[in-house]
Amino acid sequence: MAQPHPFLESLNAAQLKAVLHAPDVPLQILAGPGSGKTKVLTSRIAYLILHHMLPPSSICAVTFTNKAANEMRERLSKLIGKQRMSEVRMGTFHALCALFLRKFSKIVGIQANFTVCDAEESKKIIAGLLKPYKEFLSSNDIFLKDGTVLSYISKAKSKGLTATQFIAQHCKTSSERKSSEFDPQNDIQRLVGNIYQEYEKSLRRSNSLDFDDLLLFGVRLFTEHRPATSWCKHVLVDEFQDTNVTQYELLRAIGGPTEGCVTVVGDPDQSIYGWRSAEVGNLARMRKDFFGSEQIFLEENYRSTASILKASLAIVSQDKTRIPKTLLTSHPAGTTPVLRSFPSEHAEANFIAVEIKRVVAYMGGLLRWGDFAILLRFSALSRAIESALQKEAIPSAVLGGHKFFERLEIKDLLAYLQLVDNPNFIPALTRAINVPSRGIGEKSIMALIARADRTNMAPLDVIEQIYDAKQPDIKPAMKHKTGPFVKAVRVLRKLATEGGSPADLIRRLLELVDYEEHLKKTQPDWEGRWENVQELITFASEVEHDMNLAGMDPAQTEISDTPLRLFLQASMLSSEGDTQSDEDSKDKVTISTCHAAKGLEWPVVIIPAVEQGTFPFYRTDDVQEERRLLYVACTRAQSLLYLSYVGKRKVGGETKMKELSEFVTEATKEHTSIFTARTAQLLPAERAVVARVLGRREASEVDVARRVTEFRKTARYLAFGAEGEESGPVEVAWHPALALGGITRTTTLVATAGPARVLPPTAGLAATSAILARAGSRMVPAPPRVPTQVFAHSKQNTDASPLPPKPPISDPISAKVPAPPAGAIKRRLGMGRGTMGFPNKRFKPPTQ
DNA sequence: CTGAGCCTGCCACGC
DNA sequence: GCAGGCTCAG
Repeated sequence: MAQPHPFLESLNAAQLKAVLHAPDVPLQILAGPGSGKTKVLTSRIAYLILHHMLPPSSICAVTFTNKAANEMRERLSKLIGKQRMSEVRMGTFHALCALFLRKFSKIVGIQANFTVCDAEESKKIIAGLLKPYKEFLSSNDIFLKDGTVLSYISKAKSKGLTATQFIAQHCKTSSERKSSEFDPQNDIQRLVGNIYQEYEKSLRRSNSLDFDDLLLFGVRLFTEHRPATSWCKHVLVDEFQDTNVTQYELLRAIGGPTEGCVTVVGDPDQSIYGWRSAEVGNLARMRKDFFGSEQIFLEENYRSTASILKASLAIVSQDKTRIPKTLLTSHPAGTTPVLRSFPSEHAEANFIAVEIKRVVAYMGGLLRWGDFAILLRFSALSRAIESALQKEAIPSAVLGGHKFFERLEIKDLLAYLQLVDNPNFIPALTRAINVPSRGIGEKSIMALIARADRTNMAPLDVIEQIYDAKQPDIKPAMKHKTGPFVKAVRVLRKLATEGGSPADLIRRLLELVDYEEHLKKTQPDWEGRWENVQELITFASEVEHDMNLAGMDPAQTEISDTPLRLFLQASMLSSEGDTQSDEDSKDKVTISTCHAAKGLEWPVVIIPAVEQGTFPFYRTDDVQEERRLLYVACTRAQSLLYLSYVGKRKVGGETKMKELSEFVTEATKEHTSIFTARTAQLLPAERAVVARVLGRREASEVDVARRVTEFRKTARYLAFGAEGEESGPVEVAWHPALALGGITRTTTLVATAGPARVLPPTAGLAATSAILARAGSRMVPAPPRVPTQVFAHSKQNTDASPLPPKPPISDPISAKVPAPPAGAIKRRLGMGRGTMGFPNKRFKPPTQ
């Protein structure tokens, strides 16, 4: 058959079925990791437009993150062109709601210039509301943190509960209460309920919506107001397993009127957001609510090698409550995933850094820094790793760490602009009024807000009137103090109403308040912060650019959508990842949380801290979700996968003993050979598989040889093995015999040959060198470069007491087993031939 | 009201 | 191992 749509030709049977599936039969695509779900989604959208002739603007595609939306835009524009792509309504649930709430604000009783309140501001509002109760709480020995209260409220909102409903559902009525005695459980719930109520009032007072409100008001708008949804002829939702109740209601509200033209994509195995009220049950619920729903399974994985897939499945399938699902691949087995243990997080980090260097060298140009990702359970784990990478001069970028838009300097500037757009937004007022410091403290601000409440004015208007001497009973000092602030706001507002670009507004603001000077005065690290300010200007000009691209039709451009407002909204609804330009992150090792890695892939993935207490996280309430999280992390890897854990880790200033995660021990009990302690030798055959899986050209032997030689020269390496036997850095215990090679206890010791060999502490110098000689090895001092702190023992070098021998670390499973007896060690040391396969070639130390 | 300096408590995920 | 909160002096 002549194919009018060539893009269909690259799809497999299941993918094609999903793309061609009748538009008006509700569809669930259950797509395992790497099964090409984005390809299917974009192809289906393209098919709806090109074959079924739906106007692009009648299609609504919802993603979970801006990053996912951007990727979809990119791919879609290749299929249908930039113009049509830009007309498709695509974005996160939050952005979609915000767009229509601006347009139809009156319908739900808000003003079009509402400000999105972020979590930090919400927290501050809660803190203020909680203050009056503090004494009461502490007198009853209760510690209620603002963050806790906020998360209660957010959970209630995610389920669509109003404050009144929350109280009705969680609290006893007065008649149900047997006595007036303090009833902790009940009374705390009631307190939270009350604060919820006050919090809502406070948000409305500030003409503001928090993230949950965007969804809730969206549901109200879309269910109550037909014109808000009549444009929509087909809804597609990505990552459906991570939607919460309110988001499900949104799907019903927008998708309901389309009479079944609904497509969702999800994978229960990748549901990792239960903690923020995601409901996997939405998949089952949809099948009931959308009559005649059909399911299509995508089970062919195109991303990973067979051995990575096998290990990942072995982990996730230990969840006995899971619905069994398969995942197939046509890729070769490839290199067996590596599982390693280390004495400390420093040793672990050091291994990671050196191993990355080694892999890059041995791949001879096939892989670069940008092909590596280190995926962490939480971002605080990155500390040791970042410094180890830095020490090895490996460029890295943290993804989803401290959010760009949560930085102090960014929030300061945004506060001014928010205020210009929305004079009622109190969080911005309290922040901006004292930047730079103007001597207007908490007391004055409270009085000001009270005055605004009394006179039913916007707080900013009150301040302006104070400056204009239109408010009664004001001390002259106050008028004086508000001067520069009011002047700045007025200049900006004038500029904004004249249609000044957000970037210009920021530049002007910097001048008006002399912000650079303020940073220098108040921040010791002002230089970096000033760079962030510049980056904000860049972001602002990119938003303008995007808007121009969007080429909105006249009917949808409203007076309310000022450039400033669109910029502010983009700032509030975007995450750091969106601001990182491609070139910026291209050749850097990515450090990311496992959560933020969802939907992404890298040739090499390294997962440190696979330990009890971290995986699963010690205070989780869903162990299975933690397991799935590890599964998600593992399945990000295309060619090489590393897991590691340590014996002890410093967490929050406290050193804790650690052991391997139950997820791995359980999986390896059943599947004994899914992991190996030996890092790959990266021989030509392995390189070929890597190249094939990635669809890249293999590096030439010459390039490999050149880079390996270079690597040996520059790496701070202690080679214990025979030449050509390097199979990854392993940490080696310091031993008196090492003095032979001029090695002090502060030297980083990294052996390159196979599993670690432990020198018997009783062996004398002569015996040790004999052993090494027999193995064809020699000891060499690591080149004295940076005074190193990396080695775990380095801290003890001032300690006069002899070092305890370290346990062998080659066996990933039985790290707790005590060091083997001398005989066993001898056998390990007497490697030379046989099991270890070391040829008895003479080792040449790296020349310098 | 500000700013220095101490101290506590934090350790997740993101729109 | 650091950030933000708190206290206290100016």
